[in-house]
Amino acid sequence: MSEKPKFYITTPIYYPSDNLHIGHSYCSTAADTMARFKKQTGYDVFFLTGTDEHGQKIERKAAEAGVTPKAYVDQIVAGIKDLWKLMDVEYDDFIRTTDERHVKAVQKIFRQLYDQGDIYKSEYEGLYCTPCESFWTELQLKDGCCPDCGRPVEKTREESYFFRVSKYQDWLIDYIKTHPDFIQPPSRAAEMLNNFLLPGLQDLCVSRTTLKWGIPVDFDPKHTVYVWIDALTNYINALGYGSDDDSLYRKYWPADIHLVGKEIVRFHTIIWPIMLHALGLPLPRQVFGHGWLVMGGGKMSKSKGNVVDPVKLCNRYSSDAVRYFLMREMPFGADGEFSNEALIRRINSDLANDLGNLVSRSVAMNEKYFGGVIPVPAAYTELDRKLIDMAEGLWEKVEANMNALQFSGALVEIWKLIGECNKYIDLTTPWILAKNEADRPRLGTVLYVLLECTRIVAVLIAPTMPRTPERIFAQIGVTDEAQKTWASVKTFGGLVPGLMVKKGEALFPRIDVARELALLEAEQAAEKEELPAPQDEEKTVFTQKDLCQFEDFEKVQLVVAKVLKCEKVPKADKLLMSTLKVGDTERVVVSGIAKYYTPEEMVGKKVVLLANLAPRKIRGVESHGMLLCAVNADESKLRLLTVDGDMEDGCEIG
RNA sequence: CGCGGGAUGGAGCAGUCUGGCAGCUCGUCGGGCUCAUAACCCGAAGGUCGUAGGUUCAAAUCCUACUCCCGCAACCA
Repeated sequence: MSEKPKFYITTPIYYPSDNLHIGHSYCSTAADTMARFKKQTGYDVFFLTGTDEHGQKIERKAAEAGVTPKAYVDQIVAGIKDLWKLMDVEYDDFIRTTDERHVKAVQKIFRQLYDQGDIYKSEYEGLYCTPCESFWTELQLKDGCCPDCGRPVEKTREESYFFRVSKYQDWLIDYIKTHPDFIQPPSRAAEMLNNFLLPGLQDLCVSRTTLKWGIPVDFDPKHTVYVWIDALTNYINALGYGSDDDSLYRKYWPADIHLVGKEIVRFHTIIWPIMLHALGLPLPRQVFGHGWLVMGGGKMSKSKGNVVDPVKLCNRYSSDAVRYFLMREMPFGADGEFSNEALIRRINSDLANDLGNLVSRSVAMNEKYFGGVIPVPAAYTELDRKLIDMAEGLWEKVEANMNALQFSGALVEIWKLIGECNKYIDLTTPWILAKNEADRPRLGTVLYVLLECTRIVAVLIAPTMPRTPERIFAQIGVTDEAQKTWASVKTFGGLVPGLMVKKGEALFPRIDVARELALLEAEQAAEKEELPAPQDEEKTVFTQKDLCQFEDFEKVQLVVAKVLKCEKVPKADKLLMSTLKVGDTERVVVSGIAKYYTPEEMVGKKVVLLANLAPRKIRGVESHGMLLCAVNADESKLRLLTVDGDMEDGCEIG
């Protein structure tokens, strides 16, 4: 028995700070479809997914919910596993970065890199952004501020571990240039080279002392391993790399495909390869950056209220329908739009009208004219031959598309055959043949050709739609497992005459578009209304900062100021530039409040100004002070402070 | 001039690398059929291919400039 070739595919490990949305389903469905296809075509497949559970955001979410981080993620992860079950995402392993096996492996890798000098400890005179708990280098700063949140950074002396990525950058540039398939689609490779590699890499900070929810550096426990080494190494740790039993690692590594969203291509094509190279390990063959599902022109996000819940869709339309839509609607790699209309349209026209109806009418005719017994085909005509050739050649086209991860392309090819079958029925007019006893052999041939084409279609759609094939087989009388295999679609004629067809339920019932859309919209509107309500009830978490002495507070000078003029700062979305009157002086202050106030409504307001704040240039405009505002946690609400009653501008506050 | 993507019949897209009759799906209209899930099949209408120049026998495609849209980044002292 010859050894099967292996195939190792991964999804990213998702961040379980919230329930997953349809975008995650998209990526996992693609990975699962690919995994199933490879299994079908004779590969020994390992399919890994999981969750990236550490970090500050989860720590905070858990605190808000009043539970430990672990308890918080446990419950989200349970939901994720349910979702994959619902969507038939059949992974071989699910790794959590809180797994003992992962924690140990990360510590071991960290230590190895340290021992061989690729990680070094530095007395880091760092620029630290307190809210983000992040260090930045001089080069990373934007206008002297934190590139993540834009707030000011402080010079802090902090001990940190660094990964010497700079040492490997030339090697990586060369690798990417000599391995054109490594980064897919190719445009992303150019992006990585131009934006990050060619300008030069900075050594990467790989530990934090401020981060508590994470994996401790075992030889220096006040340090916690930061996301890079923690998250990326899951792909080898899940296989038991460095553990007592690394047989899976030896069997499956390197990965054949890391499927990732385009936003994390960078980590997977720069940091990860360098890490592997430093460890002396081979690189994954390919990192594929897929596009995003966008909704109504905008990226999906909670605050926009346009998050699509895959659970609801699957329960309503079946997971196969949702999977079909996701794989069919847009070319893999490009962004695509999600809408209820588009989903329903696909279900109706492709699944109900074309495929479902084809099965339905073929089986119905066989029952009607042959009592359900699959007829023996007579000689094929030229018309038959054309269709048969198409059916026999289909697997090659599907295979080519699938191997290029062109899921939509593969489905398009399959649906061409379905279309031809429907046309074939019209051309052969079985209902007329049925009226004439002499045409009986011809009628039998026509029906056999149809049923056999349907069988081939059922086999080929299996990776994308795992449940539908069995439902088709049950109707067209396929009982033998051998007729459900990949090998069986390469030759026409696998279907066994003499067996019985059996009409069943409609595979995909037609959906009343207008009614369904109205329902969905009503439901979504209801949800939107529900959303703000619990938010009001939600307790605002208040964490008191360290005590501040009165003398410190005395340094701060607050005054009443009147807004004389206000305009938008050019080329900045969030900034308003206000001219303030403070007693007999005037000054300009820039504030990030354009989302909440228009320039017109600002004019005339009496506001509270932090007057003696050191001036700072923002977006080219010098700002002298800061307007005080109240703001809620998710920044959905922001209001300026004003004085209760009429006070002259210039009045001191204290 | 921060990076990138895009502008093609009513809608969504392919075609652009490599110039050669402008194509697909949905929708609309007309016809056919009655096996089928009011499904299926055929036909038609509908496009100055974002704008303005240029190259060429020939431009959606190549070159130049511009306009608009969308992400990302930036901007919240």
